[in-house]
Amino acid sequence: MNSHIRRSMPLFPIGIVMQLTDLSARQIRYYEEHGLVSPARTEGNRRLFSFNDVDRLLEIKDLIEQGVNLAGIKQIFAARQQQHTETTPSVAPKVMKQDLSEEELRKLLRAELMEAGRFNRASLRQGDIARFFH
Amino acid sequence: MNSHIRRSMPLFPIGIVMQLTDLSARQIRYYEEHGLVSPARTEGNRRLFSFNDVDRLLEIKDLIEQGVNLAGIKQIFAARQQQHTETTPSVAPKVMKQDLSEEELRKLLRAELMEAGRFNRASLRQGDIARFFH
DNA sequence: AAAAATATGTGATGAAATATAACATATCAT
DNA sequence: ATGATATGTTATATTTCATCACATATTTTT
Repeated sequence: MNSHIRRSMPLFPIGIVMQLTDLSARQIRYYEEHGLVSPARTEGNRRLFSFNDVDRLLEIKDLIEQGVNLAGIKQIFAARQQQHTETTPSVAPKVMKQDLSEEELRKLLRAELMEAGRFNRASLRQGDIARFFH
Repeated sequence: MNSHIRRSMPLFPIGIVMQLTDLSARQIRYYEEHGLVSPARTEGNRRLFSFNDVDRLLEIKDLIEQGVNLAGIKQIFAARQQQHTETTPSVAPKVMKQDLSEEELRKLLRAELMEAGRFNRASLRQGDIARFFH
């Protein structure tokens, strides 16, 4: 299961994320400043958000609308994270992936897409990037 | 099935598409100039590509690598389009959607996401934008 | 109540990403 | 050899985004 690669691939500039989440740039940056999201950066220092990042922002927005303040949200995320590490059968504490450069991530995805695409593409049917973000 | 909405939502700036497809900006713009892709535009006239657009570009790249020239690709796409309309049981030739503004598209998606997210988000599990791009 | 902290808006300034256009060039077909 | 195709390269303008500083409304704390 490498869906987590697809989901953590930096894809969206802040402008799109604003529209997707209905949050202001100020808010998004502020949340980042407080460690609630950690978007990647381009070489030129522009933020690039992944699906996971956008997800996270939607959760933050939700919680804020329910009156939770940033400190609270931080705790909630921390708790979830902890529960995760507890629950997770840490079988192979080897070299957890995760430390792939954005470049590598994209190459990986592209490889996947190309490969998978051959079927449809060869037979001239419509291609399918989107399908792979299940 | 409104996956086509998700797939046709303008999301990516050209820089990301370049990395996703390994095409140069020049190439991408040239293909657009010849009607092989039609990315949306921001208010400020910047191109915004959808999953479908990226898919299309990957197909174009594939065909070009196989020696097909742009005229050929155009024909191939046209043929596919025609076959589609032939095959398609055009039951309801009513007001085919498709003519939604980008704004509306995003609002729709956001609505979907928010709604669907409530389940997981409420129980504090990880959200799920990516899942909706199946 | 006054002061401090939180969360966000707004504006200035600079840099990065992208747009268009023009010209160069390599490859291919005629 | 000539012309068309496809792409690279460079110049210039515009848009989008980054950071920072200051303003402000709301809570929280003292």
